[in-house]
Amino acid sequence: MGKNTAPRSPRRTDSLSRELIIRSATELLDSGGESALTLRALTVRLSTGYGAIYHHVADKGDLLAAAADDVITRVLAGAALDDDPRETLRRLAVGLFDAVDAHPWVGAELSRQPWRPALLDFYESIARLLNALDVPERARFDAAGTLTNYVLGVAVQNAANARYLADTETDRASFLDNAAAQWAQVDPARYPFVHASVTQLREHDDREQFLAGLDIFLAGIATLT
Amino acid sequence: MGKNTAPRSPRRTDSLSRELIIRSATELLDSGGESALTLRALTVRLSTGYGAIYHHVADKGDLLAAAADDVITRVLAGAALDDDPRETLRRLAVGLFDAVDAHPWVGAELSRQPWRPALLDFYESIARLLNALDVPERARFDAAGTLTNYVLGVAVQNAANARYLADTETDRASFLDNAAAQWAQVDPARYPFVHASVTQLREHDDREQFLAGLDIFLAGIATLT
DNA sequence: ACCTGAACACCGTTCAAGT
DNA sequence: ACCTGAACACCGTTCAAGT
Repeated sequence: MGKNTAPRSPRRTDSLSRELIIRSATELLDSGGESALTLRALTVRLSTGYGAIYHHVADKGDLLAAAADDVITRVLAGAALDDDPRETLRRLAVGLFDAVDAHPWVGAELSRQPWRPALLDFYESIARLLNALDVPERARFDAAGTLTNYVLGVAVQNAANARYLADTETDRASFLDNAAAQWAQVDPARYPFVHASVTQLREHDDREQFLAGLDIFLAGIATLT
Repeated sequence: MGKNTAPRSPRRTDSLSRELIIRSATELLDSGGESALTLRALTVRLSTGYGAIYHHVADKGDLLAAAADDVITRVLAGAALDDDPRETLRRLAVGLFDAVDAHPWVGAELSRQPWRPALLDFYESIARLLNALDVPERARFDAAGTLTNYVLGVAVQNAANARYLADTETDRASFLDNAAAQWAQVDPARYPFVHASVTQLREHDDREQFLAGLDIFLAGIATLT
C-alpha cells in the first residue's frame, strides 16, 4: 500500500478516454498521413486492445471526423480579428486554408463530409462579415454559401496536392516543373491559353492564387448591393 | 470447322483489353458506388483472373483515374456552345457539375488527383472564354485558376453530399430538414446569421447556388478590367 | 503474350472471455 | 464498466504455373 515502493512503469497509467484516443489518432495522422492511422497502430501506441478503442469510439469514420473537428475548432478559435471586415475575412479564409495545408488529412475528411458542426462558426463569421460589408440580406445566403464553398473547395484540393507531394516524395518545385513541362508540350494551336500559362504555372503560389480568387469573389459580392 | 455447329456460349469470346476493363469498372462504380469496385467483382464480371487485369492496368488507382478521365473527357466533348461567352461558360461549368453529381465517384477521384490531363480542355476553354470577356492578360491566369478551382471544388463537395445521401439512403428533403433542424437549434444569440438562414437552407438548391456563385465570380472578374 | 487462381500481407470489426 | 486479443470477413496485390 506504500506509495512508490515499486518503480513506476513507463506505461500509461491513466485510463483510456475518447479524448486520448482522438489525440493519438491526430498524432498518427499528422506524422504519417491517412494511411498511418490504423486500428493496429492505435492499439500499439495506446498499449491496449481493439475492443477498448471501440468502447469509446463508434468506428474509424467517427474517429476521423472527431479528429478533423478538433483541428477545425482549434484554428477557428485562434483566428485573428481586425477592424476591417475585409481583412478579417481574408485572415479567416487563409487560416482555414493553412490549417488544411498543414493537416492534409483534414482536407480528405472535409471532402468526405463537407458539412460538420465545427464549420458552423466559420459560416457564422463569414455571414457576419458580409453583413458588415453591407451585403443586402437578400443576397447574403448565396454569397456566404459561395464563399464557404470556395474556401473549403480550394483548401480541400490544395490538401490533395499536398498529400500527393508527400506520397511521391517529390518536392513542389520539381512537381511544378514537371507539370509545366507537360503544359509546354501540348499543341499550341489547340491549347493556346494553356501554352501561354506555362511560365505562370511554374512560378505561381497556391496560397496567393487562393487569396487572389478571394478578392475576385469579394469584388463580385460588392456589386450585389 | 463449320461455322455455328456448336451453340455460342454466352461467355465473352473477345480478349481482354484495358478499354474493356475500364468500361466494366465504370459500370460497377456507377451502379454501386466506390465500394462496388473491387478486383474480385471485376474478375467475376469479366470472368477472368486477377493477373489478367493486372496485365492491362497498373493498379486500382490507375483504374480509377482512367475511368474518371473517361467521364470527364466525355462531358467536355459534349459541352454545348453558345454565341455568348458568358452563357457558354455557365454551360461548361454546369456540365462538369452535373457530370460529377451523376457520377459521384468521379468527385472522389478528382479530390484525390485534382489535376488530370483530361481537365486541360476545361482550363483551356475557361481561359478562352475569359479572354472573350475581355479579362486582361495580366489577370487571366489567376482568374482562370480561381474559376477552375471553384467549379471543381464545389462539384467535388456536392459529390460528397451525393455519396453521403446514397450511402445513408435518406433523401435530400429529409437530409435538409435534419440540417435545418440542427441549425434552428443553435443559440440565436451566438449564431444569429446561421439562425436566420434556416429557411433558405431548407429551400435552397445546390445547383442554383453553384450558378449564383459563378455569377458572383463573373461580376468580380468584370471589375478587373 | 496472355491468363489462372491460390496465397500473402494487410485492413476494420466483432465478441467470448477476462478483470 | 472497461478491457483483451484471437478470429472473421474482407481488401489489393503477387507470382509460380499454365496455355
